[in-house]
Amino acid sequence: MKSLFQDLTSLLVQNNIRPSYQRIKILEYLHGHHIHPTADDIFNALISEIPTLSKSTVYNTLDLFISNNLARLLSIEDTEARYDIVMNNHGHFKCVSCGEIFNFDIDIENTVIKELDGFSIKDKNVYFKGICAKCLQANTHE
Amino acid sequence: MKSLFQDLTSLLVQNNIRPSYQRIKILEYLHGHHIHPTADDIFNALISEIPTLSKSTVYNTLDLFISNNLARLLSIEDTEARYDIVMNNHGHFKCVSCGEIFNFDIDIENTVIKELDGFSIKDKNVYFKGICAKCLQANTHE
DNA sequence: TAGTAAATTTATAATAAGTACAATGTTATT
DNA sequence: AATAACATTGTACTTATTATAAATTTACTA
Ligand SMILES: [Mn+2]
Ligand SMILES: [Mn+2]
Ligand SMILES: [Zn+2]
Ligand SMILES: [Zn+2]
Repeated sequence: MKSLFQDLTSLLVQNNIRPSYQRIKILEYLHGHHIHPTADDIFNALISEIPTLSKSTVYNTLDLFISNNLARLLSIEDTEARYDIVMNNHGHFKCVSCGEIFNFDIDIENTVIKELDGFSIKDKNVYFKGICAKCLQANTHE
Repeated sequence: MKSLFQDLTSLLVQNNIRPSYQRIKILEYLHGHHIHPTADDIFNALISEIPTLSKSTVYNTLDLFISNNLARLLSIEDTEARYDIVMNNHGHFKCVSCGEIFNFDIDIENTVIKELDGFSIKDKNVYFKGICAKCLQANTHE
């Protein structure tokens, strides 16, 4: 019986990425926290367990994961980069009140855009913004 | 017969925005250049005509336009904010080779997302990335 | 297994977009 | 004309990300 640590190690090796401790821990964090964290979130979550961890390593590792299609970058705001390990296509809703980013299903993969005929599409993102149900309710109780 | 300058002045007045020279010129630029410019693009385009122009004014004015729904912010990259005066819903494709941002029609307005039931959606963005037809052809000639 | 090369991590400095703020200039109101 | 409100400007500041080089770890080889 394999541990998660071992599974993630295999995943890295399969992608020709050396399974360093830092890389496995960052990957493990992304797998365990589908909250679309920032690089800073990841750094702060791991710094107690890896006291020597550098933010450069977090950025380098995330770039590495992205270029190997193990993670994707969300640019829902131009002020902060967020990362998502869930690679199947889905949309994102950011609540401007609480900041949480929600996932939702949307079929954009099979939509044909005739204006983009002859274009090579590598990445499709659907970003919504607004106020989530929880925050809407909280406001009515004011 | 009204001039464009007069039309844009009226548009600002209708939105309770004082039609200062700077504001009209920035609005005029956005109307004349549907290239999804950065704040810096706008500043550089206008600085010769308005030598005293400040980047603060460009940022302030763009924020003002956005909060009055006269323009929208595109966060297709987390590294640069881009602005669009075309307010009807449409998608954006960014060519990672030449950097151009193309518009395309997509009907996202009437799509019901059941996971977002009870959410207040204020803004919908569809961002694609890839390589445009022109750049693809240029590459084959290498 | 010692030595060397390659890869990775780390710390620090540099970059640059955007924001905050106070001073200056302009417009409207009395 | 005096005053208040509004808008613009320049400067300083913040902060996420990138660049760079040194230090560390790992892989490879004699
Ligand atoms: Mn997601
Ligand atoms: Mn557009
Ligand atoms: Zn919320
Ligand atoms: Zn192109």
